[in-house]
This record gives sequence, structure tokens and C-alpha cells, in this order.
Amino acid sequence: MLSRKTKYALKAMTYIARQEGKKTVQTAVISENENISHKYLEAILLTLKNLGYLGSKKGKGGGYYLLKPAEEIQMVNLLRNIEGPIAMVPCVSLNYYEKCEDCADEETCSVHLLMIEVRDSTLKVLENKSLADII
Amino acid sequence: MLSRKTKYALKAMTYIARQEGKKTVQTAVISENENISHKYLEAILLTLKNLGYLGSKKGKGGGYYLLKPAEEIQMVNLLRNIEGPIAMVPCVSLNYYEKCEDCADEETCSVHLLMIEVRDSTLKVLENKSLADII
DNA sequence: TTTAATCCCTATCGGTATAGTGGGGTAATG
DNA sequence: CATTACCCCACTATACCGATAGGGATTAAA
Repeated sequence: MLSRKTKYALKAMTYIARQEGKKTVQTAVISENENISHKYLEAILLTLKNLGYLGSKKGKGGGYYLLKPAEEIQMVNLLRNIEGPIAMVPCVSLNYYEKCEDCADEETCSVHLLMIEVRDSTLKVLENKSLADII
Repeated sequence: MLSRKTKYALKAMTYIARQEGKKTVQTAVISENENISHKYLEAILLTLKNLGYLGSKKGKGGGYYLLKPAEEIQMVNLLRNIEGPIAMVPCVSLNYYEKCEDCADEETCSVHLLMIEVRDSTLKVLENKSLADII
């Protein structure tokens, strides 16, 4: 299950991406239109900024904007950066690998092998999706 | 991410499935071989029993055993029963559906549509796997 | 018939993460 | 210079997770 934070982040990103005409989008506007707690959203947009996805402008008329065109923002990376691993168990994660304490040999662990299959099928979907594709 | 509970449950099920010769498998044996906290495992096996996957025999020489042949135990159902939804957001779950509080219209929600694709690709893998397939 | 093995049930607990709130800055624009 | 809006820190309430403890019920075997 995705955390609410991740879901909010995705919704905010798509919202901003849709406002191509405007230079910036205000947090208050996003929070209102997407029904997200304002303060909570601020924190999320801040992390998106620190991750390099968004730029911001302070002062009157300020707000957030995409740093890269939506076509170049891959959903896989976005999800990984906010939520963490795509895989269902750490021992099959490509980017957040952790060895299981319990199982001695990964190659013979039936759970391990099954979860690799699941991971790969998920990746196949997410790797071919950009932010532009989903708006 | 799968909870540890689910992972333990899967490992226990596969362990029991592999012991075709024996009539019953003891919790202590599973806990030792799979490195799972004994008391915690007891609780898990109990829920697997209540879910209808396992039968049990009390007393000396007792233990757990599969109620159905491994070929007839689908991984999708097992996962759903223990972990819950396969989907990444409740609003695309087939078996545990919940409406989002925030988004007004699911059909136009970009997150919704993306997560349907992810769900379907995961289901495609899990629906064609039985317990027998992964041991 | 006693004893030991084994499942079964209830309660509890510390840790951690999540979702959200509050207050107060600080920087830039008009 | 005042307003707007981003930025940062601390705090809290809730919930779940993994695990532990202690005992009770049942059965097979000695």
C-alpha cells in the first residue's frame, strides 16, 4: 500500500504538470483542489523540491513549478524517491536491498523467487510511464 | 512491502507443503528451520488454520498439515487473506475497495488509472501461481 | 494413569511510522 | 515596507507490528 504522503505527492505533481500555462502554482491552490491538508502538503512539496523535481519562487505571485518537462520525469524514480522500494520484500529490491535475517540462501527461498517475478512485472509498467503519460 | 507476518506465513506454508511424507509438521520444527520466533509463528499458523488452509492435531505427535493439495492453493488468495489488498491504493482494490476521501472522480484521477495498471500486472503473476509452483 | 508433547488462547508491551497541527520565521515581490 | 508565500522545527495522537509471557486444553505414549 502506498502511504498517503506518496499519493499526495503524485497528485500534486500531476496538478502542477497540468498548469503548463502558469509560471507557478501556489500550495493553497493545490491543497484546495486536491483536498489535501495544507500544512501537510507544504512539507511534501518541500521534499519534492529537495529531491530536485520542483523549483519554487517566494513572495507575491510565487509558488512551485516543474524543473524538468513532464516527459522526462519517470514514475518509477518518483515512487522510489518518495515511497521507497518497489519490491515487496527488501531482499529483492534493486535500489534498497537488504538481506533477510531469517533465510540462509536467497537462491533457494521460494518467497524470494516469487517476489522477483512480481517486482519485474511492476517495473515493466512503471518504467515506461512518465509524468506526462498519466495526466 | 509485505509484513513480516505474511512472509513468515508463506515460508511456513511452503515448508509444510514440502513435507509430503509426514502426516504433521510441528511448529517448533518450522520455527527452527525457517528462523522464525516460535511464539509468533504459533499465532500465524493459527490464523492460517482459521482461514481454512491448515488442519491441526493436538497432543503428542501432533502438528499442522495442509487441508488441500498444494496445487489448489492459489498465491493470490493466500496473500489477500493474510496481508490484505494486492493493490497499492484502496480505490483500485478488487477485494478491499475503499473510496478515496480526497478525490472526487476516480475516472479522471491519474493516480487511480496508473495504479490499476500496476495492480493488473501484479495479478497476472500471482493468479497463475499455486503453492506447488513455488516449492 | 501419569507424563510429556503440542496446539490453543489472551493479554501485554516497546518500538516505529504515519498523518496531521502549530508557531514562527525568512525571503522576495509589488 | 507590508504582504505574500515559502521554509523549518517541534510536537502529538493514533495505529500497527513484531514479539513475548503465561497458561489452558488435548492427545499419545510410557
